Amino acid sequence: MPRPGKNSYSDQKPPYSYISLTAMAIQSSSEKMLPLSDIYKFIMDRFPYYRENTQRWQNSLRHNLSFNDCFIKIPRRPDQPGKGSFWALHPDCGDMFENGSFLRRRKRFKLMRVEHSACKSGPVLHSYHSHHSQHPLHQSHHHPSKLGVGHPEYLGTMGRLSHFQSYTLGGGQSGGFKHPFAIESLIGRDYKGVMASGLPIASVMHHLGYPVPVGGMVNSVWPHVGMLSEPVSSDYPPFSVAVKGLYHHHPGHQSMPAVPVPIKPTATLGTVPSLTGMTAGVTQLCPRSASLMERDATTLVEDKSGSLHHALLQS
DNA sequence: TTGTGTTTATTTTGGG
DNA sequence: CCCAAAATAAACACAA
Repeated sequence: MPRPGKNSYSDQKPPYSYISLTAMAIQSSSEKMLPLSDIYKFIMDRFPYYRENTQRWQNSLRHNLSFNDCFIKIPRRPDQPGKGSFWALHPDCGDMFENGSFLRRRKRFKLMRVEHSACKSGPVLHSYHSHHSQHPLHQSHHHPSKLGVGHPEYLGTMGRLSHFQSYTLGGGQSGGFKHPFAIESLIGRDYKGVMASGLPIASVMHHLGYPVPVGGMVNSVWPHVGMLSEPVSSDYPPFSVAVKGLYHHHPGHQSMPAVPVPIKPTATLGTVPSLTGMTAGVTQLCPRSASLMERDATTLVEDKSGSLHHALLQS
């Protein structure tokens, strides 16, 4: 190594944006969700660069979590210790780094927010599917915050993991792990509604008793996932595929997965007794979504402030 | 009080 | 060079 003193790039800024770092951290977890503190930890463990100026970058990181719709917050179950919520990736954010750059996304992933009070006048919603009934908002209080922010933003189609694959070590999960959400195919379109509930698909499925593909859900597609910088004394090493955190078996009984059931603040439940499976679960979380779920592709979403909205991904 | 979250404003930077 | 994405700052609300 033609590098004398400093044995590595360790003190240089990693070629990842906060968004990619965060996504990386989240994806590395078996549940696909992490509390803020663990995201910090993940980053610090792997990137020495971030062991300094913590105040600065952590503030930025938090800003990113709140600001970017690709991150969703999932409340802890009351019986789970710790502060703050869990953070997960929005199911529809797909592969945000298809372009091959972890520094910049092609386009931002933003959800269209519908103004509660003024949406009736049919805001122009480019969606990949026409209609979507305007539900009169009810009950839930709304926050003025992010409403009306109609950024032209990306997405709609699931990213395909293209590029990342190359970072994965051949062996391991031969199946080639795409995106955790690829699993959507396993449950059909209902996933959208489910996702709207804020639950990571893996968790939902596990929770509902669906078999969660081991290996598939575990591996990471990120270069640094599963790799600690500490032990490796140097450079950005080639990637290592330390698949960790095996998915705990689901020997039937195992009550709750280590997954918190999102209890939406606004979800004054709608006691719909007969729905089954996913639908039922979602229904409990957000009554209104149940009916909408039936409708084709309307993406139901909840905004960062907790209220539920129909949301369409702009393109 | 600290750790979390949100939000607004401003500046920097990656890429076309 | 231009634009949008990302980074940085900072004010402020909130809960444990």
